[in-house]
Amino acid sequence: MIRTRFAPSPTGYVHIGSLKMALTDYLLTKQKGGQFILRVEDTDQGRLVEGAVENLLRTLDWAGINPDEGVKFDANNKVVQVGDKGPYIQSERLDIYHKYIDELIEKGQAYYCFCSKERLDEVRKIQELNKQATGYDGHCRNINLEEAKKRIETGEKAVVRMKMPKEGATKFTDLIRGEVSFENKLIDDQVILKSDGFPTYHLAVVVDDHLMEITHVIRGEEWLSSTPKHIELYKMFGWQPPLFAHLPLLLNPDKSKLSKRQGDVAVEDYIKKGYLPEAVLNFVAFLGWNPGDEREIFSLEELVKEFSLEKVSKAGAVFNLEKLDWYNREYMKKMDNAELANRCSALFEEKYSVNSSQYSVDLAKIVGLEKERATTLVELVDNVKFVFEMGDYDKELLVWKKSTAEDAKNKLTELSDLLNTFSDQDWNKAILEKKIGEWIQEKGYGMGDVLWPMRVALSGQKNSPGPYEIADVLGKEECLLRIKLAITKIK
RNA sequence: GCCGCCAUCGUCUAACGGCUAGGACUUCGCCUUCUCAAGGCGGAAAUCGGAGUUCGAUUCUCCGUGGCGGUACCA
Repeated sequence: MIRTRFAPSPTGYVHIGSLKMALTDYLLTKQKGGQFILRVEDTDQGRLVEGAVENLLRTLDWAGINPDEGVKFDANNKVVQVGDKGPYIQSERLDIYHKYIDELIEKGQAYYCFCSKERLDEVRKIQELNKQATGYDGHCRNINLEEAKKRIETGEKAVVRMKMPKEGATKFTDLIRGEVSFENKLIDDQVILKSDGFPTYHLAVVVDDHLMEITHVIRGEEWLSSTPKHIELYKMFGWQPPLFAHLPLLLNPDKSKLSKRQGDVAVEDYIKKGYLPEAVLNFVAFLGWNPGDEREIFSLEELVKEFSLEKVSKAGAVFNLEKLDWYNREYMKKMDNAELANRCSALFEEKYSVNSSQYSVDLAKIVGLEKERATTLVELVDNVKFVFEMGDYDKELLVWKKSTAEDAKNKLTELSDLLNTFSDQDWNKAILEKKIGEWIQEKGYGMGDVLWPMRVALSGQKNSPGPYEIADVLGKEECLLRIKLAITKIK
């Protein structure tokens, strides 16, 4: 039974890289029938953001990767904690951390440090000057415990540091990178308890992962070099460390770690822009992984079935928006019109005040008009604007190639007469196409001479879906109205 | 600076020592066509460098080089 956890800090938004980690956790656990746990890591009190947890859960829900245990929504979308290994919010676990920190202090594996920020800066500066590895110099490492306790009783501020061994090396096997080794003497005596009484990430993550019986720690490569500290803590406590997998980082186009400065990194940004969760997940999963053959389109279920850490590449991957766009277009094209309309319903309501429940059948048709032309849902809804409100278009547009305005007017008038003879039952794309096509042939007109002005009359746009599709969506009455309008425009 | 990780088309990647180095995105050309898309066909585009090991290296080893990450009382 495997247990994984997604353990973000509630900073207000979900980084797209975090989503990739959460997805990987999810895929692995679902594949092996384990539990996926959500833990909130809020040990940095200075970075708390109101409503961040709700937002986090909403985003995961959008993606369809909901936790089995830990912090989650209940049936009414209220944030609750589920599971017998809680609490799952670190700020509610302070007494637990203190207990374990005290244990290390008593065993002599951690110590109080009274060094000021100024002294630490000074030490670092000198080390840099001498081209040495930077790190804590162990100034307080050998202060006798009795004395340290006395100093604290008198009100002196202190932090607690772990006592890294000075000899040997810490080795561990990363599921993606294989064996990794660090020399102990170069590893810092990491602060594990801050002066505000909160533990640092390093201590909290080890204690929690152990107590919550996490089997696989999946996180970004930025954690690779602090892993030996964690391994050492496991050793100090006498615990079995979990398996580690450090995933390659998502990169900016300039290959630096994906950052806010160079574009959108929040999943919420992509939701807002109208990307489908299917596309985002598929895209993100394929950054640094592929099934080994040439398939590219994978549903979440298929990913669960086929994903494997062994096939994850070691190098970072540039977050390439163009490929994301392609995925989104693919999923939009493939998607059933009714479903697609459903995904757009909020946008329709917002943009055109169209009530989705009332118009759902029509919305499906409308969405079908532009789904092969749009990259995102937002773009799709924008593109069908002409269905709801005709723009004020240039009459020049009604003229096809070298035909004249007079030509266009005559063709539209004749077409209008023809369309008048259509019964409402006959008013659909296939019959319109057949009958109008035959009529054009009989008359010996050029296709474009009729279809171009017809299309522009119906859409008001230079570029648009085909005239038959638009006519089908608009209905007979509206079409005749628009054509009449176009004719009056010409003269 | 120090430590670690990494290295195939512009980008995402395939090729578990052996083929004209394959696919996708992007881009370009052609076909289709009332426009724009979509679709179909085709083109351009890569093994960081140098030594080894080997009959043979994209693949294994070493050294360079480059990129990235870490180096906080942030995660």
